[in-house]
Amino acid sequence: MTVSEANYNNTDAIARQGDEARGPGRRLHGAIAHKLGTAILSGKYAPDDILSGEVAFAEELQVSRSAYREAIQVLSAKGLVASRPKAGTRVLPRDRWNLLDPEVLGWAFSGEPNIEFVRSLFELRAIVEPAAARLAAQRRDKADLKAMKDALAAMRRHTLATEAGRSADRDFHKAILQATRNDALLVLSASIGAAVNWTTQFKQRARALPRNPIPDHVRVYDAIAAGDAAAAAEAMNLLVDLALEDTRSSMEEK
Amino acid sequence: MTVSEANYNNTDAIARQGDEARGPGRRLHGAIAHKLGTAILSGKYAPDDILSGEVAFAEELQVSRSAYREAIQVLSAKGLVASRPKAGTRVLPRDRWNLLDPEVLGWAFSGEPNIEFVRSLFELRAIVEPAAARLAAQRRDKADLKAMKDALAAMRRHTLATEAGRSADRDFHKAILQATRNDALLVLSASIGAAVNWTTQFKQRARALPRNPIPDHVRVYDAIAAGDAAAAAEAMNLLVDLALEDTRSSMEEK
DNA sequence: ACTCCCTATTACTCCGACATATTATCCGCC
DNA sequence: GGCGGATAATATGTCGGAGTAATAGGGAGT
Repeated sequence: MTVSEANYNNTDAIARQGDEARGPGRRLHGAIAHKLGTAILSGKYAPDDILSGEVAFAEELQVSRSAYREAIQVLSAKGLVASRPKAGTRVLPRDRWNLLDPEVLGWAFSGEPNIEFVRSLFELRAIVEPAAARLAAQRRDKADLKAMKDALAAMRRHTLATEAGRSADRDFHKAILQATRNDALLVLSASIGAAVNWTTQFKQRARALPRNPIPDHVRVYDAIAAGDAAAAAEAMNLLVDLALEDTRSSMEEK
Repeated sequence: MTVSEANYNNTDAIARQGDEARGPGRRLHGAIAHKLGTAILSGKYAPDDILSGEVAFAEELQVSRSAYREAIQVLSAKGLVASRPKAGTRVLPRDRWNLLDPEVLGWAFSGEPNIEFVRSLFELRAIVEPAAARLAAQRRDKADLKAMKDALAAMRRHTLATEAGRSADRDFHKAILQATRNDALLVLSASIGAAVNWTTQFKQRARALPRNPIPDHVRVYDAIAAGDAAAAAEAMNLLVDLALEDTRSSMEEK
């Protein structure tokens, strides 16, 4: 078998194993990173564990060392692992993980999400989003309000059972954060949005939508449109509380 | 010149250019990532710009394509760039950047930091840290209090002019976030800690320490130790406000 | 028991070739 | 003349192997 024939035959091995390993537009090293990332997040590799050497592991995965190394660089950039010559590649302690990275968050939710971690995320939402709504009420302009209104309309049209509906939900929250004129808050939107998306899917999985989420969102919108900072914060606080309640009950029932 | 002789001669080219490009423990691809990362954060490459091709750019930097590619994977993992076959590697829009990543934060502050962005970060601190202090006051145990006390003592000993002192400052804030028993908040500690560190250095650079930060910190500690949630939040709020004031004035004077 | 050095192991870097995906072009067709 | 699908060009993606540098961990020496 010549080199040319050997090339890329191995991609099949990765492509067919598991859920979303490899598709068009998804690179091989990305698939490896996904595979290892979920393995680490799920606890298959515990902190301080040492991964097998490059050559051995790459061979086991049936990919070249380049692809494997690039995947490790990705994990390293997200704080999941660190590698040094002679010492090997070891999984870092959990507090070094960049859990707010959208991709890492996705890996965390691709298995059975830790219920304690979900609680943490909602607690963070309960801190950040009401404050963001307060700022948004003070700083929003017409374009911001239009974006929120459009997102609300789309939510009504599609419901949270569809991907389009969940996307509209994210857009609504993102529009609020955008109205705060705060880059740091906006970045959290990507993370929180991803988390909301995962937990929303969880709610749907467990049982039919138990409660219409539209009124909560409308209350927030109205307060922001009216420029009432205190009411906006209060309304958003309620929204997050209700969402947490729904998620908690659906996870416990399961 | 044989292959062996050619290898690694090129590292000198990177090693000697600039401040913290390459040292022991710092890998080549890390240096490249640092270089490109700061270039992007400083605006040298604007969003939607397309970087020169791998071969050309790698040659320009005098590194191999592998090292360059691994650097790009890092940047890609942090949401700064994305590359597709034939289309090239392009800088992503700013709202895709993972600005809360500690490394990205460092790149943002390695040049002239955008004053608007600094304001955003302090606004985020003003939202998160008082809430964290409130939770910490409710959930802290003896070990948490000891960690805070030790950090305070170290701050007193070294002052913020030294790296040891700034490290103690970070430890203090980290201990508070740790006491919240919230993983998501804890992750922010790395980001916020980095931000605090950079801005503190800025304050020092501009002029001698204008104000003794210890009393502010002690107030926070006392409230947390007493389990007084409201007072803890209030004290932390004040601390962040004062820090912002110091930073703002020192940046404007400069 | 402690420090220093030395060696073996491991990641790091380089190289050159080939595969693949996407874009741009061009041609034929309507 | 405009439009759609084959086609070619090009940059990224993947591969395998060879050589280099850094460091952990043990061994020699004090």
